Amino acid sequence: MVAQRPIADRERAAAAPDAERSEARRSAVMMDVARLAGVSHQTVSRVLNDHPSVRAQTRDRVLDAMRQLDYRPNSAARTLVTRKSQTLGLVGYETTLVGPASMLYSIEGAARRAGYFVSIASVQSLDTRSVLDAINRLRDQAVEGIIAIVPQESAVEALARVPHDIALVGVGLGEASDVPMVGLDNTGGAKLAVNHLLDLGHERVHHICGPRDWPEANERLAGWREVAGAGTRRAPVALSGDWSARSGYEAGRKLAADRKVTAVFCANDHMALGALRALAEAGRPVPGDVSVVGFDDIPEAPYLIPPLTTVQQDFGGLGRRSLELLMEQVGTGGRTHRNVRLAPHLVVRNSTAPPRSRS
Amino acid sequence: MVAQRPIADRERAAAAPDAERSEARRSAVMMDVARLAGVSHQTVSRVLNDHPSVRAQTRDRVLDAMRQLDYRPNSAARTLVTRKSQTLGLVGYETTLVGPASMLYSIEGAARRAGYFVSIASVQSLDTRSVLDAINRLRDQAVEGIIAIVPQESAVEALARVPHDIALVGVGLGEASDVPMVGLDNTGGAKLAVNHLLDLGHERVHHICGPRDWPEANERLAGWREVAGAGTRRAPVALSGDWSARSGYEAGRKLAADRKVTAVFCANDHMALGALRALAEAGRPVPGDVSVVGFDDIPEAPYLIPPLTTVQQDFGGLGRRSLELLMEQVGTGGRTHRNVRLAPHLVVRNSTAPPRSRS
DNA sequence: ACGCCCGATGTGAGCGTTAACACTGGCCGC
DNA sequence: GCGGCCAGTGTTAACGCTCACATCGGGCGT
Repeated sequence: MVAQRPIADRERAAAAPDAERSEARRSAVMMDVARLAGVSHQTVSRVLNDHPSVRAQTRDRVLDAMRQLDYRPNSAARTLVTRKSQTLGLVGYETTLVGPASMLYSIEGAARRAGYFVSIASVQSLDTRSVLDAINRLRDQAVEGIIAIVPQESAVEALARVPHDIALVGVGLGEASDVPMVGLDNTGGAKLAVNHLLDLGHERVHHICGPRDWPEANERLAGWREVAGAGTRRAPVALSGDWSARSGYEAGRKLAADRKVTAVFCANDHMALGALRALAEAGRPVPGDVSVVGFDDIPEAPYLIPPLTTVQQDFGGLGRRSLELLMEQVGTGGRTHRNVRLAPHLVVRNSTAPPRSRS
Repeated sequence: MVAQRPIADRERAAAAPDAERSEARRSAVMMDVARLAGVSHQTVSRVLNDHPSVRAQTRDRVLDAMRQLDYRPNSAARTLVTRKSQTLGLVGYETTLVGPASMLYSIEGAARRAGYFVSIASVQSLDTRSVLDAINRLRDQAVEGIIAIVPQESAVEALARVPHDIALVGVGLGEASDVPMVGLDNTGGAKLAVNHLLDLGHERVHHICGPRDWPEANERLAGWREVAGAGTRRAPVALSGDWSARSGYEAGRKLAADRKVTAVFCANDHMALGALRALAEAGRPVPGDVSVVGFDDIPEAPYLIPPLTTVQQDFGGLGRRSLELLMEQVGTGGRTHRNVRLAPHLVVRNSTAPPRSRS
């Protein structure tokens, strides 16, 4: 095996019969194309960049030469001189939550359409240090802008510390910072959910909330509290979860044990899923006995038992909007101090119904 | 020594001793660091690349200057001259399936540890053309290698057409190609699931399979058929799904209508989730009346109703292994003709039990 | 017909880095 | 004591591209 290596190597480097080089064939560069087309390298460059003043005939000759040589512009050389890498950075949290994943794809798609590449830097935890490290990695690659999907308070701090001369957009991070942000109207979404339950006739709406250091969880909590505790009503104490089905299950068990509970708003679908199971185990039929509303509208939501009423987030739209916001900054060179909030949308399925006791 | 800095300075910008020039301040380059440290730019380069022959004292001076100027090496310039971009490409399918998402993160993490960046190119559909386009986009960025997570037959064809001088690894694409592959032992995993059901005493094990143009679906189908139809047994006809909960639900309804059905193996957890709901609706308790096994072990699996017995895939491991395989190629410059199969693992929960009729 | 301007093209100079080689001294061996 | 070597450093030339400017015909106004 070890003795084989040199041979294989020699094969690669073996003298090419047809021409000069003893090295492996270098891929064609602009000069090669120019030579073949009988023009100067600069004309090739012009063709490449759609410069207007190139005769159609010349352009065709050049294009043809490019095709013949399978020419690929060297992006490093171009970046070196133009100081534009045509690359955007994406900081993502290592999670299998559907939101981040689908935003990633929609961002990449939108970036591609805008002529940009996207490079990723993931972080395992959302502490300030890790996020800053990830951003630095991206900066080392000379990205022209960064979208950060790091929806935790500590990460927001990190973003605030990023030098202002670099384009940056945060997604789902609340508003407590001067970094441009894109996010869902979580408070409004929560109200949608709670009002739906209230409209059905429920007296008290319980809540299983997400981690308190996630701005989105807090916003949903606030929205719930505002409506569930309005007028003469008093909002019950919120149960805390961590977005996981497990935590929803545990909170659900507590809720199931209380016969007075008739309505639950969960801060995300995964927790709702767990709650649904806890309720089923406790012999409390949904929606007959207890109504449940989730948040996110994961693809499985329509197929849970029962199909889940939930607040839909348009992750694709979130991704696209964040890219737009970033491109504005890249275009103007300055930070856009603007926050974008997308409107949520309630999807009513079968996990909600009027309370049994009344009407 | 030249008379102070005037000459060099005048070249860079008009007088202005120290204040802001009309232009934005250019970020420091190697030459600036060299000047400040009183050495040549080459010495700075040596420090940067840990070249041994630099006096410790000199190195410290240089390092200090770098820090003072917040110097960041220009990666484009480095790439231009070394012909190494330190970047890997990832072709991913726009899906929210957990598998791809978690592999993405594990690949990025492993790449980072190996000193590489990762750039992504997503495809909306897995036809040959789209995949080839995505690969070309990556090639335009001069990536040093590509990992493709495009688990569909047509995509496999596309990979086979990629020039052999570019490092490439496919994930979850079966074996029908000469491209190095990493994947789970799907056939073995299916056998694990079916044997588990058989061992419990079930006579016939039904199957809801994934799309037939996905190699992984076929492998699972083959594994099921081999065991479920062994000996005197005859395997039932497989119902076809498309990985979605919806398709699982529909197949589940058909199965639920047949009282003789006692055991179902679903090609993934999402379809199992749908099947679970269909069974529940039809009043066929799981596992009392029907046993169900899934595949993947999604995070929600333990919280379904009932908790799902399933075949676990180690997505993180898959990602890491594919990176290793790619790095081997990048290291040696040749394709590694080697396929890696990871062993699956059965996780028994509460969706499986012996059939009611016997024992 | 003359100068002018403009469309079409070529020339030269960088962009910031690494590679290859040249140049210092000081220390070694004999 | 002198050639040689080696650690430590500087000098110069790429790398492949774009930008600014130079060049060169020819149509056009007067």
